Amino acid sequence: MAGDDEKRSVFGEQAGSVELLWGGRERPSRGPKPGLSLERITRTAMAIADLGGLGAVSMQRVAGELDFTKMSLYRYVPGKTELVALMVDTAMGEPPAPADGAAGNWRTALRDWAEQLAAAFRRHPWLLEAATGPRIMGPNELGWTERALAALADTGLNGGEQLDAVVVVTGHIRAITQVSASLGLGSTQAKEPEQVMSALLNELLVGRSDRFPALTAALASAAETDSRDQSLEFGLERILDGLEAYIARRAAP
Amino acid sequence: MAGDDEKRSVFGEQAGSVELLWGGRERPSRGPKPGLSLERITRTAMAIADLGGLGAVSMQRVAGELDFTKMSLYRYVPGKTELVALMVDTAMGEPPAPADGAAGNWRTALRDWAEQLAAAFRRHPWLLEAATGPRIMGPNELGWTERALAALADTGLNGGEQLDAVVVVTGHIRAITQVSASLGLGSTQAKEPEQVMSALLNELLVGRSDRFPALTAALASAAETDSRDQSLEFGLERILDGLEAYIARRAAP
DNA sequence: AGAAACTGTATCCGACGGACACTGATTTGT
DNA sequence: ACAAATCAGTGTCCGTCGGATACAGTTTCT
Repeated sequence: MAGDDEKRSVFGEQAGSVELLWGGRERPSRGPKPGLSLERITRTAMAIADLGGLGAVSMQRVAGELDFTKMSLYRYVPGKTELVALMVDTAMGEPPAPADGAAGNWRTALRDWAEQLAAAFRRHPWLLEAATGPRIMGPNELGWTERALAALADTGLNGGEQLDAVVVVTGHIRAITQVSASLGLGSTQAKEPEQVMSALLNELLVGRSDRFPALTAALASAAETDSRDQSLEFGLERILDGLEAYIARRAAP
Repeated sequence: MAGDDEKRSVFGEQAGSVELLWGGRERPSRGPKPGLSLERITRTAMAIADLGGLGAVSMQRVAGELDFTKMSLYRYVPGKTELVALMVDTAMGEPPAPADGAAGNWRTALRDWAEQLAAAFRRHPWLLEAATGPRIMGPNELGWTERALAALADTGLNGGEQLDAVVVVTGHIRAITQVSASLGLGSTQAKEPEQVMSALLNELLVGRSDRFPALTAALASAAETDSRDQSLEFGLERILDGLEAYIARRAAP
């Protein structure tokens, strides 16, 4: 079939991911029935990643959890990268339904979307690591950006600006959740990540406050103020403010 | 010395990084003279990463490039993670001097800072991968955030807000450069990364435009408009707009 | 009754980060 | 002057990783 050749030429090495994520490979009629399934493998790998991070996911480990040999997995998945791609798209899940009250209001729709995205990242912290860089997106992931773009469709932004706006928002969500996330893998999980972070920073700054005066002052001021946890909200609102101003400036004559 | 114990207790496993990045380990008096230096090792590793990405950096490779054995590197560096930390701080380099015309103008100072940061990421694309997540920051990296905070010191933002603002900006720079960067490692480097990206996306969307109408429309609109490359600027200006509005709102009675 | 197609396994490979024991060079204290 | 202490670099070994390949057993089609 010509389509396969075309796919292979356009997608290059990532044709496997495309087929796995998008193409519904039909069960062959001959041969023994498979004892595993893509779904089971993916779920198992996700469970491992949820507990021990992406680094804990190895073919051996996944197969062992399923009481199979490592190599049996390669009957279902071309390689580990493709498995991770599957994990990512599954972990993202169906894009969230647009909130009821958000109809016609791009700002609350986008804010809602961003918070749902942050929630997904918090559910599966390894997503930050796994869904990084440009890769082949699965249906779910593409559905997420579809939702965000749909919220911006009637704002007067052109296509490129809409895409840029989504990039800004996701970039912020990623940056924020990254700080809070991977610290959870540290030894004791007892303290809040923010506290650990500032504790380490403060320790570094001891005796060096003259070299980093602004940092020292900012940390001291932040320590006085009430508990910081509004980083996500603060940045998000600033971005939305900036978008709103731009949109308004455009709409006006 | 009590300080060492304290360091070890606070920094945990990352004490090695701290000592390497911050503490100036004095040369021991006894024993043969070292044939290598931290600096030479780091530079070599960086050169390898610049050419082949972070994945190409292995102890074997670095040592081979220096005509030494793999294990000899462990006389200078506790482990690979610490070496990468050194690479990161060296690659970041001295924080850029504040631009001349930017004195007293936080907006242009911060914009300038952000573009310098993007330039650093473009110089060493592996920084995106290596300087990810919360880790021990070196003097240079800390100097960068010091500069950014210094630009925001007189804005009326409190310490937490200043930190949040820096996080938003860096998050955006990272998000933008990430898209443009790791595609360069792809096969032919001939096309622009943006073009490759949209080509793949368009291929995926063929026959599925009904499922992703907003995306299809946005991509079509973006293709009409002039070449996209303003993603960095667009998002950055939106963020700065949002910050400016917030600052103004605060300053007003 | 084959032959073809398929699943799962066993074995092997190269590369990785790192532990450990060792040789040889250099400095210090006696 | 000499021995003990200290340190640089090497060689060897281990466990783990992703993956290629060859093969045995199973199911279906002709």
